[in-house]
Amino acid sequence: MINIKFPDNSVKQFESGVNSLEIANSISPGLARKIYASTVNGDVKDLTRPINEDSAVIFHKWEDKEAKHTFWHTSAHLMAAALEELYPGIKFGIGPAIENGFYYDVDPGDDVVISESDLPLIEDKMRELAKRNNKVERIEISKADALKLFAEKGDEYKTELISELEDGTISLYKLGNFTDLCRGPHLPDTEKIKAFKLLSVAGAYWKGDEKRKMMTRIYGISFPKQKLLDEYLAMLEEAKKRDHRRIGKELELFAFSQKVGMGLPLWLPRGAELRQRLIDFLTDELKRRGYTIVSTPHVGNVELYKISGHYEKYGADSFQPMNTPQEGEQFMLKPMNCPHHCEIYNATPHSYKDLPIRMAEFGTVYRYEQHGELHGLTRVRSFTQDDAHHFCEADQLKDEFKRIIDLVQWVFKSLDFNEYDAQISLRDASDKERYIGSDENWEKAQKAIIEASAEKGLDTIVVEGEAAFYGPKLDFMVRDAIGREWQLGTIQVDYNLPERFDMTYIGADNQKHRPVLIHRAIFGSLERFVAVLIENTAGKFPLWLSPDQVIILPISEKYHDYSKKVLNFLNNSDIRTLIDERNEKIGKKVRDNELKKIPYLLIIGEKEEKSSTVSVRRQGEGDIGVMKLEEFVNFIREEVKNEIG
RNA sequence: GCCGAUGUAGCUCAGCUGGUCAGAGCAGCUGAUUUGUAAUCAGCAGGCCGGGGGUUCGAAUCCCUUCAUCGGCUCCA
Repeated sequence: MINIKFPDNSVKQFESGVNSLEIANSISPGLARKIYASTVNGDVKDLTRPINEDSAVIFHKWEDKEAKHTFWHTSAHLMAAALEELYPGIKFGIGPAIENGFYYDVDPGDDVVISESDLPLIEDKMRELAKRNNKVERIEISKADALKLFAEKGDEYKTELISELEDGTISLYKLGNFTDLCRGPHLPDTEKIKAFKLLSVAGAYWKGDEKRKMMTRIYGISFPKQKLLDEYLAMLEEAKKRDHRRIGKELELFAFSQKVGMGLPLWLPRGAELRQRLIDFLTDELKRRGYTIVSTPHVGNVELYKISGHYEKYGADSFQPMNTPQEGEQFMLKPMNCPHHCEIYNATPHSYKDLPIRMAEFGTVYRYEQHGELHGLTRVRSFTQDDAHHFCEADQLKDEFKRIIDLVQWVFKSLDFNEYDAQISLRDASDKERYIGSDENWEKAQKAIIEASAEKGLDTIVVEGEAAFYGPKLDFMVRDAIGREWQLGTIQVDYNLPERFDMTYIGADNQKHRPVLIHRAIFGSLERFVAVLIENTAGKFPLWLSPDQVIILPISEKYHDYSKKVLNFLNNSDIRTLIDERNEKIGKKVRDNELKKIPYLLIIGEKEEKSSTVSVRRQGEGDIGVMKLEEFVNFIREEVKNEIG
């Protein structure tokens, strides 16, 4: 007999060799029906894996990511089984579960193309196989046998994978006639996979290596109930409506032109206004926080980027150098502002008393991104960074980091922007050669970042080996409407450029010292930030530009026209002038008292409320109430009167 | 750059296997209507069917090529 301990710390006894499914069944058949995997002593296992020793067992229902993971992994195998029947001779790469669903990388042979129009057929075959209620069997074999098995099948991908595994760790899973190399865990059978949809086909390099063969990746998702699938698909549809590319077009915020060139955004009047507001909003705050504003040209001599090292590393991927009438002289569109800012630093001598120097610029940069990479406003070839560089002493690093984190938090909070992840990227300690800068400095900087984040109450993920070669960093990431992750703000320590540009300051000891450089952006780029801002707020608020604040129009298609009418109404009312007057009058006071200059957010009636009213909320204070447009105008009038007396 | 798909009026799209196939709705314009929950009625205007080349008596429809876009991969200072 063995003891099985449950999450509530109760213990029950079972025969050795019992499996999780049997244990669950002994508690209640209802429970057994609802679980998809179990964690046994910390490892996620198949429900049918025998347990032979005293163990702690946790059952995973659909809500748990372990359950979904297992479910989708088995779904991937089901799809592979269907593919093997439909495409004889097809070879398989890897087929994991992902955050939402699963995929399988396959090689159907050189002359065979699987395209999206083939997906329904594959789904039919999957349905057919699922109905047969195939059991999923786990088989453990030796490395030699496994190699032999897949070599006979002629599957070079699997044999390559196996040859990298250690002997004794090899398990196969058999589903019907389909046997796959797999660590598991899996569902006991395919009966529970009731609803699935294959979503898309894409190319993917074998092992993610550009130089290796491109396989066909098929994405899908599955659920234990049709209703869940329907809801998921409906959610995807809704998400598509929030896509900033769609909203940007509909609301005439920005456009692209083939004639101007791909990836070069054109800001339409309304979008440009939004963009300018963001610049003004941030600039005001930067001045308050001890930044100086600088400005640098859009081109630079190629030599500049050779000194900075950017030319060597990124020159081939940039807009290529342009020649001038002067023989032998070449310029480049600036791919980053840093070298320019370094030269601003070097333009004047510095004492330790001047540090830290915080130099900010809304600098437009140009990068020749790969054709296939361009994506709306989130990945473009010309964009404006809200860039800044802090030059400081090593001991000031932590304090500067805290200041920057504080600024990021302030900006995001002010814009009602709550969902982001913060990631700290450290160097790979086992491969120190890859990085520039002394051991001591790296340790100091990494410690400073981690401590600063903790002290600012920032939840961070720490990832080793992701640091840039020139220093560790802290990035702020967000997801777009379709779930893709984008980097916005970034704070990076740099030991490289101060060396390359031979930057110095005179210390208290009257000796020359090397300053530390911190690169930093809050929005990342205005383009990307606007994109993410649109997608984050769309659906919640209508998008529009209020006199003094970003306002979001409702995304539900039905209301677009209505929103435009509201917009016109307000534009034609005297609100704009009123608020301008207000800001004019209290402008100086505001600055001194640090009063926030963020008046009103308008939310135009959402789906259910079929009304021509608007609900009004004041930023940071919540709802003020629902009112008609005329009332809203009067309300603002009163507010402004009270405020400016 | 790589794999797959798409490209028809400002927008969303219909035009199947080549021969009234240049269409619809919304937006726009003109006029009427003034009716409280975006969408009253009538009329008008809008497109070299992404660009180039080819097959054919004939192509939006088939083929090639190029550009752009979409979904991924790779990349991402």
